[in-house]
Amino acid sequence: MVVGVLVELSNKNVDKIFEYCVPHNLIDKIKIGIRVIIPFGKMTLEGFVLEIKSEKNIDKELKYIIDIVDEEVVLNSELLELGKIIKRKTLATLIRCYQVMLPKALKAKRGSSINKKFDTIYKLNNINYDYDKLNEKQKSIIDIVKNKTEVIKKELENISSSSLKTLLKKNILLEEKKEHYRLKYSKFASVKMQLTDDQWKVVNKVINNKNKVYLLHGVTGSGKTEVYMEIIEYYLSLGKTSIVLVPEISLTPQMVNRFQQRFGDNIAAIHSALSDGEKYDEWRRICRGEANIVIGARSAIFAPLNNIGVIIIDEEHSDSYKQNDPNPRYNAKDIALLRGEYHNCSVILGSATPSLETMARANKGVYKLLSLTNRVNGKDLPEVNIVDMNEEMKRVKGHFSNILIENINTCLEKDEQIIILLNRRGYSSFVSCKNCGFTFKCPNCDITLTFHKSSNTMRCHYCGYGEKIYTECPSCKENSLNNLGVGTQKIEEELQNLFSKAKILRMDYDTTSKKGMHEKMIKSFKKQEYNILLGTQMVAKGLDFSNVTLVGVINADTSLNIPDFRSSENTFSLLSQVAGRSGRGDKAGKVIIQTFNKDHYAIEFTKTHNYLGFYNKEMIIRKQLKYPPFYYLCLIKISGKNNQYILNEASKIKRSLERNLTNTIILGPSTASIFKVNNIFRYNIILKYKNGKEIYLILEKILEHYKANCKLKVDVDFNPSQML
DNA sequence: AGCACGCCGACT
DNA sequence: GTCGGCGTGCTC
Repeated sequence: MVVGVLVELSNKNVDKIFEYCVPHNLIDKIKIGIRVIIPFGKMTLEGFVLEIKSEKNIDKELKYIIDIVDEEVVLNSELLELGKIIKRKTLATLIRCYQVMLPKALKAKRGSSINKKFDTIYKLNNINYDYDKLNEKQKSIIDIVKNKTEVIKKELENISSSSLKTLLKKNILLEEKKEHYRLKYSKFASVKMQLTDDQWKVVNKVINNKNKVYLLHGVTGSGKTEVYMEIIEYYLSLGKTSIVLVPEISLTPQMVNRFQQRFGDNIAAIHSALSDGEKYDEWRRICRGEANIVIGARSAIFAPLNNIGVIIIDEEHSDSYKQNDPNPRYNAKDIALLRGEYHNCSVILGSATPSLETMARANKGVYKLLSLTNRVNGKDLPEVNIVDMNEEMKRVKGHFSNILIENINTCLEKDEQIIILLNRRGYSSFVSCKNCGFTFKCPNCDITLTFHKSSNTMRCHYCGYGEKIYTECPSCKENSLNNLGVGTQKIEEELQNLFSKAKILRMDYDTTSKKGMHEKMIKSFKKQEYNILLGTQMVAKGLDFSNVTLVGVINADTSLNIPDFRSSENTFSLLSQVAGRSGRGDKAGKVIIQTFNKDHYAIEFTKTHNYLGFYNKEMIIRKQLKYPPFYYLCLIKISGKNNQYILNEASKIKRSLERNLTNTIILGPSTASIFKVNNIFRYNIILKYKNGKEIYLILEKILEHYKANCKLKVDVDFNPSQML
């Protein structure tokens, strides 16, 4: 027997199948999709069995497999096939495409130390014995085991370990090892909320019309989660499984609890707060069919479920579904569509502010559009007030406008809670006018220019355009240009000074990095142990506090000025989401947004909760500037230690692209936002295109050409979520 | 990833 | 003459 094995090394040179003989004692155990241990050169590695055949392909003597790693298949045929598609779409090595599907503990890798955990349990043996001849302690042990069929060692040892030994000796009790999972779910609970007519309509449309892709556009507070759960329950009743993807940031224990309260231990939750061992256990519960509903962040899209009935992607606009850094740079939404096709099941993309790409497809009829336009509490969306900080800065010193201060005071008096968002998305610095809010944009790309201290210039990270920095604002002629950036700590101080009696909870990367802190904070804010929740993006999404009646946004502009063509979309979406945290209970909510760009459409449309207005306006701009959803983008990242060499090679790559591509706009090479990291210089080339066929061909050639070159790295990111 | 091979400069 | 730099290529 000969098997084709993919080795664990992620290197283009070994991104192919190697053949091995199987020793006789392992022949029965070999299956496609298990891991094996193989000799490779002088190394001993793990690899995946991808092929089984009787004849070898090459003349050379083959080496023998050393051992198998898995008794059970870790990658089933669906996932093996899916990995090949991901490789084609991302140009990553095949091994990386498989590794990304598995929990860390299972990645083909030497010395993985995570194991199954066992309890020793005791069972009654089926032999005859005289109960009355036993002593009291022995009797009580038997009584316990009788009633429970199996009992954990510790429990019986607490009664009497010597009696336990005697019972074992007499063969009355049997000892057995039983695997136990690290996480515990309560066995069953079914907490159901009454759905509104609107919600029922959506549920019925989905379950009566299988195997479609839906966009569920529902305003904040419209009860999308309840709709998901109802649909999941329907498929559960048909014996089908479900995947729910949620952005990591909103995958709070509260969210998981909601699902658990409804579906008990039918769910498996996969998120970053789990240890590697816990993730491994959840993964195996899924494999064994012990969990039918998987709820998790991006990578949960690879859950090894069979017979999927529905795949739900909540907050579908979130860029967290795109994996940016380690290859493969995949998008969980694309994977959802592929798996949906394979399982012939429905895919639901849900959001209050759908991405332009998704809405455009819904408008074209590629996806079916479903809408929820009302909040479940029957209340209106909160009133949004825009504060012009250009005016306000003349009156106040700090970061808080008088209007916001007044409203916070009113709220505090009524004992209602407040969320303050400090918008700090990405923190690359840009130059803006303190007086009029003017910012510099690239004349070619409409992208905010990024400030480079070292050269005292402002540069565009798309095309490389640059200009010397000004001191005088070209718009208002004041000498008031400065570069922006405020921290949460500073705002917290200011807030505390303004409202000395208020209890403020600061939630940002620093205060939540410790395990469990995020959950703890949310819980204590919910219990109203604090008056004000102050934080970055993480306070904006998915949180449901019924006593919050005021949301304040300190600096709406920060995200507007990120050098990314999606900055308007991201800003509109962020502001709409955070506005949606206000007035979710029975009291009306209010939102106050401070900005230097009160006339910017991303801010104006937030005022009226007008998603479609924003969408239409933004689509016109995207069309003019040839951005998605009208064009696809591909980001080619070229990096290395020798700046001159890298720039030369980047230019060569560009010329080769120009020679080989038609109907493609090629930008760059331009310096990446973070141009130099650890003495590695980075350049970007951006492609805009409508048909990717020829792009894949030439990029494969380019990657092949540089695969053995250790002086320079070429990375490709199709449909990048961020252009930095 | 590791390791061998091979082709040039600076030493005992 | 030889030791060792690391660029290139191979691993079933």
